[in-house]
Amino acid sequence: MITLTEENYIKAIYHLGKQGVETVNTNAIAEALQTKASSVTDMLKKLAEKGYADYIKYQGVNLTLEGKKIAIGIIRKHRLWEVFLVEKLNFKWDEVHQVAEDLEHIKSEKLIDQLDAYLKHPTHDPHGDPIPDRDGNFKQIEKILLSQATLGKKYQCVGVKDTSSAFLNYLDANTIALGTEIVLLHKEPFDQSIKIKINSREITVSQNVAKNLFLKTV
Amino acid sequence: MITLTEENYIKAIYHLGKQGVETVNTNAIAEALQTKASSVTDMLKKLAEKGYADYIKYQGVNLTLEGKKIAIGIIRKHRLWEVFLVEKLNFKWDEVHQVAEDLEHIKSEKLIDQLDAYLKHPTHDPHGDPIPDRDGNFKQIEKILLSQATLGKKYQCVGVKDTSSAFLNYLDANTIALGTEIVLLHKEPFDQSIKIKINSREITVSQNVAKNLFLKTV
DNA sequence: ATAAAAATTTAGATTAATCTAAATATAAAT
DNA sequence: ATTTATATTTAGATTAATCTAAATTTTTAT
Ligand SMILES: [Mn+2]
Ligand SMILES: [Mn+2]
Ligand SMILES: [Mn+2]
Ligand SMILES: [Mn+2]
Repeated sequence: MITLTEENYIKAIYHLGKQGVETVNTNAIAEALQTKASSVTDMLKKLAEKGYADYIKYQGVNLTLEGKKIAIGIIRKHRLWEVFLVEKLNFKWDEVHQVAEDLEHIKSEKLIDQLDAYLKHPTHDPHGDPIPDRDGNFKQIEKILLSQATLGKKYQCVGVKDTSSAFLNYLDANTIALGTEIVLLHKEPFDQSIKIKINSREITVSQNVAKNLFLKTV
Repeated sequence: MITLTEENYIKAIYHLGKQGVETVNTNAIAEALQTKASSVTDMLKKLAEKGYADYIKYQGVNLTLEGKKIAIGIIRKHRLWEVFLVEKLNFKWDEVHQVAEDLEHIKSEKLIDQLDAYLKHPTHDPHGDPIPDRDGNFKQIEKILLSQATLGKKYQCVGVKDTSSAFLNYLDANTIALGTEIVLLHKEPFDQSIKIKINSREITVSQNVAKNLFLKTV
């Protein structure tokens, strides 16, 4: 039996070690979960004992294969619920995270498989993140940050890095949504701000925005 | 802040004291929640301290107005989720209880209100139990048990008392569903078994069945 | 190479929920 | 009115998750 708290730690470790390859350190987990480093240490011992993680004192932690499978299962549930909330229950894309954080822990194979089918097997969540299938497989779309895009090229918006309400509301206000086409017009060397054309309208966005918007070439 | 465990106790107390009028005793709660009487005593003290229940040592417990409001809120969520599972996710009526038991604890006003709207404000769950509205109001339909029905009269099946898979599967096998019309043909004095006509078919059901099927006159 | 700083772990407590076994109170039976 | 049985509570432990403060290890800077 795995507890809700263990699940949250496993998911955090997975996210911090991109795709579960890098070693994750204690403070990063504490920061991510808004808890104290000493609590993290305790939990890492437990996760190691239960076979979900490889942990070496003072050296950091890695998920085992089993740990990764669990993480991906939780992420699958989280993102499917997010799709449900937006598509069926009229949530905005900045309102779903909190609720999905709880719904992701509901344990029922049938529930999640039926939900997946009901939503027509979506491949991405409302923020453009990929949804693993039943077997844990998912393909990360080839995407780059707006800040790394090349001048003159045409792109399509496919995801966000920052999922805070502040950022998502900014995008809403500027009619930037997933699927929106963007042409990179100018990069200002002084402050790295970027002028783009969206929906036949020209706007300038800050470096901060450019570093949190994912694009794909089109 | 109210914990998941406290919510389960409050709901159990509510259900045991029909509509929250009768005094509920420790052992009944322990039985309902599959726990030990000593654990219940501890929790009753806490619920009383938090203002959710009135509790007198050795005398039993009652929910306060606030406690009842909480109980009804949880029941509303439980039953709405049950409707969702059956109507949208193809669950059978004997499969929903376990999952709803967890979903009922998800805390989000918007979630439950939107779910309610999405389901078109259902008034009854898949077992015929009434769903409280936002304000906690619900009208108990006038219903009697098949065992108390009168000979020759025509009824409609409107609910079940026992919600076990065994019983629900029995009803499925005999094509008895909510809405099904039933005519009472004969009551056998020997074993209280009852002969009924359903869907132009005559069958005999045991007293046990008759005591768990709710009907309304039609 | 040493000292200072930062990261991490340990020690010792706390809170929530649970349990077993013993004590006490209430209810039922003689 | 006692005794017996049943119900309930208390006492004392346990497990999960967390915290603060102190100790230790690792990293960085001089
Ligand atoms: Mn979570
Ligand atoms: Mn998301
Ligand atoms: Mn529950
Ligand atoms: Mn029900």
